[in-house]
Amino acid sequence: MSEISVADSPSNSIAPTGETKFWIRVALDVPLQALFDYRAGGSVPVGTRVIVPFGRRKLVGIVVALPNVPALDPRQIKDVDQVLDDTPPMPADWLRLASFAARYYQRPLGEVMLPALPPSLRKVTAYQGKRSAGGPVQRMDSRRKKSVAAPAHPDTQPELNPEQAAAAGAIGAVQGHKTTLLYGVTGSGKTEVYLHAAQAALERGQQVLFLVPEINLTPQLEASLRARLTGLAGPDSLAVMHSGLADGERLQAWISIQRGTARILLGTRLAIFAPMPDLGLIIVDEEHDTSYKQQDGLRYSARDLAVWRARDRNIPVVLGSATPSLESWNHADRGHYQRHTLARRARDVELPKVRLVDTRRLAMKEGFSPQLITALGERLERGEQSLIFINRRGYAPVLNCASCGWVSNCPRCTAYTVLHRGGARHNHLQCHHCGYQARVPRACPDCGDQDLKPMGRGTQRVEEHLAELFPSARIARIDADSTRLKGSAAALFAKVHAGEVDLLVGTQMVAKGHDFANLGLVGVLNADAMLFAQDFRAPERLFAQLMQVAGRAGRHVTGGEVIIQTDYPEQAVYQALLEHNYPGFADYGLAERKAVGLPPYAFQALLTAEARELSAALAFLADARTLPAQDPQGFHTASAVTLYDPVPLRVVRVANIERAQLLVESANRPALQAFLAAWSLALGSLARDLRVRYNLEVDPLEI
DNA sequence: AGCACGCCGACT
DNA sequence: GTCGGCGTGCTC
Repeated sequence: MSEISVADSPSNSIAPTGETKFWIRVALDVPLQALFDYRAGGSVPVGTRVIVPFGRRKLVGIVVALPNVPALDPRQIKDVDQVLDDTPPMPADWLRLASFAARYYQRPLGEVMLPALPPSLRKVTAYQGKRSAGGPVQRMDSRRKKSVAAPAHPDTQPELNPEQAAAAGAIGAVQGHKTTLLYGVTGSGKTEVYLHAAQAALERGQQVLFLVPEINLTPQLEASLRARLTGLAGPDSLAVMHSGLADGERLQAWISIQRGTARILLGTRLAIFAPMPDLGLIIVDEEHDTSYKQQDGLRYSARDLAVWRARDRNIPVVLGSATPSLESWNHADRGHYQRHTLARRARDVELPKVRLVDTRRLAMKEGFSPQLITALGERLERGEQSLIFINRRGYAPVLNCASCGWVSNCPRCTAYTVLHRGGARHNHLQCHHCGYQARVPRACPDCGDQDLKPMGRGTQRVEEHLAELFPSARIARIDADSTRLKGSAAALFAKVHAGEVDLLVGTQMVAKGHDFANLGLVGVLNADAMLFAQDFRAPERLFAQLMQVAGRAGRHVTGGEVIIQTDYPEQAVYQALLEHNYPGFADYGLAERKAVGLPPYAFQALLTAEARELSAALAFLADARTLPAQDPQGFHTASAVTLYDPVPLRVVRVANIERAQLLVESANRPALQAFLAAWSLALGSLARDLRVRYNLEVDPLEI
């Protein structure tokens, strides 16, 4: 800008000499590795939200420092527009958490801080004018300890069994920080332990953060928290936070938790960024669940940040799972975490029996083995429900021409289009990557032959075959398609619970959370497809998923059974499942990882590039790979870091964008961190020059 | 990321 | 003759 711009700005920005200057350093949600200095009319505390001019627009930012000397010539510095005092400044521990996340995940501070706020607090036009949500918060109040009512005596409180009592006691006895890994088989009553630990924290006058993978799967958890804990701290003491909330509700939850009027926060991963002045305990349920990893924007792991936040605040954190991540299991093995095991099912119902059906030499009938068909028939006769689990929606994953070999490909992606049947839109082909839809051709587009056949099967086709096999059975299908309409998932689950369904077909949607009282049998189709995904964590995920889906069977029915059809029954995953042997599986998996130097024995980052042409993406990655050699000083830890060859993604093209990736690995986390810091500094301009979009992910879950 | 400036093609 | 395509440059 020319010097005229100074005259353009408001006259009060030209401060008379000698006047005291208040410089503020502000984090803004822009993809620039920089903070921005502004001039304030008075002292502004660190952590305050401000509205500032930025180029030709106005942005909400957060004051992160009060420099004595600005980073720029004072004449180039603009005045802050508005200091927002509608909420208290973000507390120091919140600022530390955000700074750590920014540093660790290699993102500008503002790109961490502002998206962590509820939408109303990061929009220029939103909350600050209105003061509707209970009026402006009084700053002094947030630190005030909420005096807790006399210890309640919830009469519904079940007795803890000795294992549960030991775990709850150990968590309660933690002084300062300690991570507890609560390893409890399905139905062993982890929730009871959480509730006891939470109750103890509330009684100490502390707040509790309770993280769950998906909020809609845990209405019963919310109900128990409400019933058992709000008696202690008041009816408004439970706040819920997840992305499905309306802006107003999200803001309300944020404010009540920041003020300290809410004492328990139940939320999904985003709740890890809630300001909690009296935070005294963090619980992460189903800690292995991949939903804790954000998959766009800042790719953080809420579980990992929970552990960091607990250590920073010197408070206990509990990670619970029936199938912990190998990372957490390894921490426990090495004594970094204290491990507590709940081996017994609380209700004294035995674990379901797992049976592997070797499908290599069997006459299969539309994907069903004779054994599975027989077992389904028996359950039907006994009036019990059965679940068929198949992690593939639609009718068939591809349409194929028998005479020339044509397959239904998506024109925009390197993927098949999936055949979907029936419904209002009739049969159609659909790409599960980009959403592309097409009519089903009557004849082969290549050779004109009319012999087009669906290959493989998904939930719709399974549902169809079940109807043929068991004409009198009542069948329901639960997948992303059958539950697209709002409320339809709840309605379908209600039918199952009401006993109006004999056979249930479902994808992973049915594996989580739901407790089907009358479910006796689970049949798993096509598990091998999950096993041979090109990812080293595939067996771990398969194990967790099958344990979870197996846990649906026989929760109340005795003689529950799980039948897994596989061509590879000798695989370690399946053998471990036979015995419900997670520890054995984990030991085996960790030994394997150690032998080949994979996480948790190595630390990884993944640089992904996207461009119209694969060659551009690959060229960017190739250049990125040579950056360390050009600057040995900047990359002084490069010798401890391995950069692999750039490779196209397995699904190269999605929606006409081609993608490639480069894996970075090191056995030394600080060395990797130092490397990434230098690297990410240089990647931005490289990407701009080559017109490539990129993403650097630290601790990727899928590679 | 926005947002604007800037210089070349198809429309009233 | 204008509307508009998206290249590139900047933001305290």
